[in-house]
Amino acid sequence: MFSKTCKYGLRAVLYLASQAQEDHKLGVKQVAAALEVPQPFLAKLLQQLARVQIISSAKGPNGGFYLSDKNLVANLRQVVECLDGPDVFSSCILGLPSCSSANPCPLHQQAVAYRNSLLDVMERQTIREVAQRIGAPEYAQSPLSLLIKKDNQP
Amino acid sequence: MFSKTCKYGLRAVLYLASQAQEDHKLGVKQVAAALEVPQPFLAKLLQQLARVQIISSAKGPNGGFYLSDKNLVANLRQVVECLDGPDVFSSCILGLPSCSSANPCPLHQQAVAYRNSLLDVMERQTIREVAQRIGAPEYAQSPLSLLIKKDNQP
DNA sequence: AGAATAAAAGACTTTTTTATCTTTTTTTTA
DNA sequence: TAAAAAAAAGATAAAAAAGTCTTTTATTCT
Ligand code: FES
Ligand code: FES
Repeated sequence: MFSKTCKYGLRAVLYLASQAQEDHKLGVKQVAAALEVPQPFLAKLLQQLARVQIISSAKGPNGGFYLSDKNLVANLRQVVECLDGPDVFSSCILGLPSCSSANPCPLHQQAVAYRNSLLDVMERQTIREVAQRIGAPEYAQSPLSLLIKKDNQP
Repeated sequence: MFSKTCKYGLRAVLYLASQAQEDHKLGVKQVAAALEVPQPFLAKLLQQLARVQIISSAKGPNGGFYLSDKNLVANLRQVVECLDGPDVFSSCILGLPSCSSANPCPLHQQAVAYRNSLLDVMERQTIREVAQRIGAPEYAQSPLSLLIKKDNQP
C-alpha cells in the first residue's frame, strides 16, 4: 500500500515519539537497530522528514532525532505525503490521470469512501496519541512494542 | 496504492468486460491502444490473468481476449490478488511481519476498517456490474469511457 | 582550540518493477 | 496443406525504488 520508505518512516516517527525527547535524542543507529531497518536508508529518510520539520534533529554529541511538542501534535498524514508524495490520498484507484466526481472511473464513488477512511486513519489522531498506544497493555504483543521492550532491557 | 501492473490489469479487465464477447474477442494491440498502456507489458499481464482463468483467451485468427459469462460474475479482488499477490488485503499498514488483533500495531484497529472498505470495493460487485457503469451517462466524462467512445468511432 | 560525535549531503550499487523484443505454439481460413 | 493471425513464453533492457558508502558540516566536550 505505502512504499517501504513510508512504512519505515511511519514506524520510525512512532518509535521516536514514544522513546525520544528533546533531552534524550536518538541516533539513527539506535533507531535502525530497534526497528530492524537498514541504517543508511533510514538516515536519509529521517533527514528528509527533519528538513521539512516533521521531526526535529540536532547534530553533534548527544545529537540525534526526536519529536518536539509541536511535532507531536501533528498527524501522520504529513509523514506519508512527505515520503510518498502528495497524491497518495487523491489519485484514481485505477491510475487514470484525473480523479473527481466530475470525471469518475467506475470505481470512483466507492473508492473515495475507502480513501477517506485511510485518510481518517492517518489524520484524525495526533502522532502523540498513536504513539502512546505502543506502550498500552492491548499492544503488548505488537512487534513494535516488543522492539521497544527489548530495547529498554540491558 | 496498487502497482501499475494491477491498475493496467483492472482497466483492461473492465474494458474487455464492456467491449469484448466470446464472438468478438479483442487482441492485445487493440486493448493496449485503447487504454494507452504499453502493449507487450499488457500482453504479459493478460496472459497471467488468462492462465488462472480470470479472463478467457483464444489463439489464432479471430482470437484474442474476452470475459466469459463465468468470468463476468466473478469480482475484482481476484484480479488484484493475481497481479499484486495475495497479501494486499491482509498485511500490516506499517509493514510489520504479522497483522492480527492478537498482534496489533498502533494503527491496526483503524487500519483494518479501511482495508475492509477497500476489500468491499473490490469484492462486493461483480465485474459485470462495474463494467456496465462505464457506458452509463454519469460516467460519460470518465477517461475510460472516453477511450471506449473514441474506440467506437471510425 | 582540538578531538569526538552525529546529522547532512551526495555519489554510487543493487534489486525490483516496468517495459520491450524475439521466438514458439496454436488456431483459422483460404 | 500452407499462410496468416494471435496468444504464449521467455530473454533482454530501461527506469525506479531500495539500499550502501563516503565526505562534509555542525555541535559539544575536554
Ligand atoms: S476516478 Fe478513479 S477513483 Fe476517482
Ligand atoms: S498490525 Fe498493523 S495493520 Fe494490523
